[in-house]
Amino acid sequence: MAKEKKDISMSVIKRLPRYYRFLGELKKQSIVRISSRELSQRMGLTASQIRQDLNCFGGFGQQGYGYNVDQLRQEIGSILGVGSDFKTILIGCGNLGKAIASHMVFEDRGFKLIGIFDSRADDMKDLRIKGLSVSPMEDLEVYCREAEPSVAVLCIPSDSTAPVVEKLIALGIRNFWNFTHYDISSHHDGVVVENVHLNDSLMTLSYQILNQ
Amino acid sequence: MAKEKKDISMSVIKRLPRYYRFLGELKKQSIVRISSRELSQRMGLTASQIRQDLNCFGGFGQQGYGYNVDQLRQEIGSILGVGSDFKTILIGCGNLGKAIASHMVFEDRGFKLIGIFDSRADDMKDLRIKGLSVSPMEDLEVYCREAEPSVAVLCIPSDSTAPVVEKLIALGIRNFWNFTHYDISSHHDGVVVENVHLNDSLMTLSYQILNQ
DNA sequence: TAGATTGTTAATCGATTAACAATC
DNA sequence: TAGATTGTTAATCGATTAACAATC
Repeated sequence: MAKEKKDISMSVIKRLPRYYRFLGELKKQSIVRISSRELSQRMGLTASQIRQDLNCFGGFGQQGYGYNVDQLRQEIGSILGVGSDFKTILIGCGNLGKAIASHMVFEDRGFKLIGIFDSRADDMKDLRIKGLSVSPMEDLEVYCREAEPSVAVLCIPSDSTAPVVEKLIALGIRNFWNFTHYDISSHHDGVVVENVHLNDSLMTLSYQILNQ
Repeated sequence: MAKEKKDISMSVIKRLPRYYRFLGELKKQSIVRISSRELSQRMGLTASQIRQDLNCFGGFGQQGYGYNVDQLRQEIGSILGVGSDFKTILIGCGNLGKAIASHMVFEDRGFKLIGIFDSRADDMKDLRIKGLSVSPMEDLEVYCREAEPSVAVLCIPSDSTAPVVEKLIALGIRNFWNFTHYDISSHHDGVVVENVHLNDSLMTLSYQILNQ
C-alpha cells in the first residue's frame, strides 16, 4: 500500500519519530482512532502538515474516520526501519560510550550491538556491557572482516576521530552514529552520518535562554 | 557593533555552533583570515548562506578582505552566550546522567553544574561527580529556594518525567536540557526546552540507511 | 443520505541562492 | 587605482498552510 518513495525531505523524516512516539502514547491509552485535527492539537502542529507528512508515504487514513492509531504507528515504524537488525559496533567505551551502550534500547530501534572497542581495552578487562567485553582497537580489522558490522557508533575524543573513521570506511562501514565533533560528512562522500553534537545542543540552549 | 536582534530564525541559530567549531579549527591551524567562499567550501555550504547568516547579527567582515577568524569566532561565541554562567542542576544520575555530567565541558559552554539529584541517592552515597555528591529528590525544593538554579538537565526515565517537570517549574526553573522523551513544550508554555532525543536520532539514522 | 475527515491541489510564507553595487 | 569580497537586495526554491473536492 505504501507509495513509491519519491524524495522525501529531511524535514518530514525528522518529524516521523515524534509521530511514532505520540502514537505509542495514544496506543497505551487505548485510543483506537484519531483525526489529523485532534493529533495536531496534541502535538502542536497543524492538521494540514500532518496530512501532508503522512501522504508522502501513502494513504494511511480513511475519509470521514481519521487514522487507526495502531496501524499508523506500525506503518511509520516500518518506514523508519524499526524492525531492522543492523549489526552495530561501539567505538569508545568511556563515560559516554558506556552510557549509550547500556542505556539505549538499540534493539527496539533496529540496531543490534555486536561489538565494543576501546584503545584502553586493557584497563577494562572485567567490564561487561550487555554481555559484551571490550576489545582493543587492534582487533578491529580482523573483527570487521569476520562479523561485517554495518554501523559504527562513535564515542571517542573528537581529535582522534579522523583516522578511526578512515579505518572504518576502509573496512566497509558506511553508516555512523557520531557523538564526536569531527565532521565526517565534509570529509567523506557517500556515507550516512547521523550526528549527535551535544555541545552544539547546549549552545543552542544557551542562545535561547539569553534571547527568550 | 552587533545589530539589534530582530527575530533570527532557528535555522540560523542551529548553524552557529558549527561555525563556531570550524572557526576554532581554523584558529588552531593559525589561519588568520577567511573569505565566505573559502569557508563555504570547507563546510559544504554556499558562500551566500554564510554571508546571510552572519549578517543577521552585524557586519563582521570587511569588503575585499573577508573575515578575521578569531574575531568572528569570538562574536559568534558571544551571541551563543559561551561566556555565561547559568546555574545548572542535573536530575537523574544513572548511566546517562553520569556520562553527561562528567563528560560534558559544561563550563566551556556557559553552564555551571551546581547540584545533582536522584531518587535513589541513598545508593550513591560515595559517588562524587566533579566534586558534587548526589542529593535525594526530597531536597530539591529547599535547595532550589537557596541556590536558585535556572537550568535543569533531565536524565530520568521518560515516564516519571511529568511530575518532576511540574515541580521544577513550580520552583522557578524555566530552562531545560531534556534527554527524556517527555514532550515538555506541548505541556508547558513560556519555557525554553532543548531536546536531545537519542532514540529519535537513531530512528532517523535507520531511515537513512534504508533509503540511502 | 448527511456529516466527517481525508487526500490533494493551490496559495502563502520563509529560507536559500544568485546577483551586484558598495567599499575596503 | 584595480581586485577582492563583503553587505544587501532580488529571484528562486522549498516547506507550510489553507481550501476544497473526493469519499468513507
